[in-house]
Amino acid sequence: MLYLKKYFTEGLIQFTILLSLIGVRVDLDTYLSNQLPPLREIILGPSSAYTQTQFHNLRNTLDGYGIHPKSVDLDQFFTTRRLLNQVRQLDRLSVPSPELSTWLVHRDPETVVSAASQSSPSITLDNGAGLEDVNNSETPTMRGGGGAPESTYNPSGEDSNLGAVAPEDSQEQRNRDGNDDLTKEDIDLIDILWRQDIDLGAGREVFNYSSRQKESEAEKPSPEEEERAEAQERWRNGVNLQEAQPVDGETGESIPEQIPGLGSQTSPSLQECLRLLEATFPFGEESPEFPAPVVTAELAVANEEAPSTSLGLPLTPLLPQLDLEQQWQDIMAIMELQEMEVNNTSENSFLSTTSNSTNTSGSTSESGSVGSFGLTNSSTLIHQDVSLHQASLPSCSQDFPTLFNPEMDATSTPRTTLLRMSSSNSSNVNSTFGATNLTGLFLPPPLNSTNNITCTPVLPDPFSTMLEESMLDEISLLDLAMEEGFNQAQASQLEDELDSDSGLSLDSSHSPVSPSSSETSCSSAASSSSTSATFSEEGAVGYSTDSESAAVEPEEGAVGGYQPEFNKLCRMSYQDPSQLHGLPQLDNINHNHTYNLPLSSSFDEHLELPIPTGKNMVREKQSKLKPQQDFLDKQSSRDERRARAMKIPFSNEKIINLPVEEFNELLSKHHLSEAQLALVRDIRRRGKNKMAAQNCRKRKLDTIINLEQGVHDLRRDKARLLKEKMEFIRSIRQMKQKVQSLYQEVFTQLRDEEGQPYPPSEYSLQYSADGSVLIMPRTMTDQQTRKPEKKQKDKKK
DNA sequence: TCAGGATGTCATCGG
DNA sequence: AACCGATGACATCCT
Repeated sequence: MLYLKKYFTEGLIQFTILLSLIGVRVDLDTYLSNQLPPLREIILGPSSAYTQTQFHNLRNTLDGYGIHPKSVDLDQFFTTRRLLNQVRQLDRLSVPSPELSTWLVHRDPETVVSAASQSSPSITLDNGAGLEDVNNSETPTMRGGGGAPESTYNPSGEDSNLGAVAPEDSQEQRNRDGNDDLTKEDIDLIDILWRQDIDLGAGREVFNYSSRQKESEAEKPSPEEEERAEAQERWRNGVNLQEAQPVDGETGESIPEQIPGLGSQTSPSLQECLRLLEATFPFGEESPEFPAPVVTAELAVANEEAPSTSLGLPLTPLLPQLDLEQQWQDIMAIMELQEMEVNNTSENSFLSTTSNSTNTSGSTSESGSVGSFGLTNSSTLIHQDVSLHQASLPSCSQDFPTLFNPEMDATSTPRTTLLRMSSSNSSNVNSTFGATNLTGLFLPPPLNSTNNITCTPVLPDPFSTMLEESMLDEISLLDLAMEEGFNQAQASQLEDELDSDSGLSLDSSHSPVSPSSSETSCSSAASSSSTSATFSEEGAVGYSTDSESAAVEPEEGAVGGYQPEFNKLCRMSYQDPSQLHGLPQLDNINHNHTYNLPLSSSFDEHLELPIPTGKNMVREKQSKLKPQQDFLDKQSSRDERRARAMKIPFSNEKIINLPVEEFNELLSKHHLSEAQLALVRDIRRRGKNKMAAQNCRKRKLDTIINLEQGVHDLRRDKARLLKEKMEFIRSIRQMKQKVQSLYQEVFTQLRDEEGQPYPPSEYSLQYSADGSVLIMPRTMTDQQTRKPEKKQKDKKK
């Protein structure tokens, strides 16, 4: 019976929304007002207590006193208006996911098969399987199509996959096309399968339709765009299907052994990390049209295209993924380890890895380079990246000796020894270029030793060692890079370039939980709620004037826009508990508290119940009542029951939401006893406080979410800076090598008056400020350089 | 039965 | 002073 009711309800809601989409006036009141109060909340929200209803505005515009709050006309008006407003909001790109979740009503059993849903990004608040979920969404495989998913990762298997996937795609298309023809039995069957999946940890929320999907459906783009959008949609569907759970397309059973893909809506950093994981720990996947996951085996450039182009729209970041921080840390550790490994084994590999970042910009570079961190397990990646690097960067690493200044080589024992030797030879290495502005950045080779001119090649490459240290001490090395001539302009420029990727990445200022985004989309929700004040029959209707709501906005900015999201989350909590499975904080939100449920009976009934004394409500609940009375009591809150018992002649919503003047006026109209007056005031106080508490909790939650998002963003920035630092170090090293080669070339060609070469131990090249190069005895250069150093030290002091 | 989360309620504070 | 919102603390309910 419950199933019947549920399906009827859901179907009704879908039909209603469909009618709203085509502009047909919807009459839900028959269903909303009487027998299915939960349905009302499904559509209108869990409780009007969660919405800051613009009560004053309502009265001003509609003469609320003329229409009883529980009037069917009023409900009809607001219901249709609200639905239409929500429909209109669907074409907003920045509609935050919690708001989208309102459209869970589209969640059909059919959508499971078709996977025609876009998971609400923000719902990915993380969860136990956060990493898997993320992985899922990035893997546009078509497991729902019915094909047996591959269990192993095949970097070079795109072609075969493409061929094998096509039928799956059509299969999926058929499934989607056939959704409308599903019978009740089909729905039940699908639901059963669904439940199995849900029991295995997948939530239904992932099957939500998205506004973008609707948008793509509604816009009817040109054939090419349509085809592309369709492909994107399929891709997204595949993503969502996976994100929900790995489901066998034929049986609908979960495939727990599969490692899902990464969500496209996740942050780039996560994506790249999970790409790394893909490369490191291969897993089966099939990608017919969007090779995003497969791209791991392709060039990094192509790797980026998948998320960006296939998504079509810049996805706003998700709500924080709670466990992802830990996963991120783990991934970073893996990256570091692997990168060190690569550095130790293949210099070219490292260079190619980092060079990708220079060739691409934004998140593409980031993901691309990071994606190739899994080189140890993907030779294909290595070669391709190497070729990429060779095409763009001069080779320099292996053929050329690497020279570092003492600071850089502090961990390199041979280098340190060598430098000490050079220093002992009455010439300071730094003094060689001490007078130049290249000091410190381009340190000359230890030419002072006659035998050391070409000795550097035998030295072990200290770079890898240094990189290891750099990984261990990021900040100090970053500072070191700065000290080595990395000017602020370059850094900022590079910063900007790398920041350009935040369009698709998590940006704290544009996060879904950030004030900006939530304001844009939620303000609409707030405005809609302000005009479509939904009267909760319980009476917990928020009221506020427009000025009040306007005053709330800055506060939203301060706390992260809690107000709109509050509505959304709370609405979600009463729509379908199953959709909250992916949201750990809200997993248990589906309680059946009846406080906010509408009154099913008017006060005219005057049920003669004993006056509850507040503390004995539980006993009162358990007291023997007539079934009808029991039902009514279950439908109403305590205060409603109290009000009924005390024969309060007006509704609780009026008691709670009327302005104080009108509330007093209302009290004066009716001659109430002291007990009644006390009860009315208590009801008002409790009702207001209930809403306040809900707001407060929502604000807390949003604050936590924002903080988590901030932490996530900071981690992402840290990873990005670390990568930048490595690039800088690499470029510095290249420049050093160039300078060294030029220095040696010039120096060896110099001849004195007798035609003899200058001994490097006695002479060195000195760069002057005007750009000329002089050859000077080292004793002189030492004297010259020591003085400026002292002066600089004095200046520093 | 217990734990944990959601929610309601009270007391209190500050605007 | 009254009103109201915010919030900590506690109780209750539910899963």
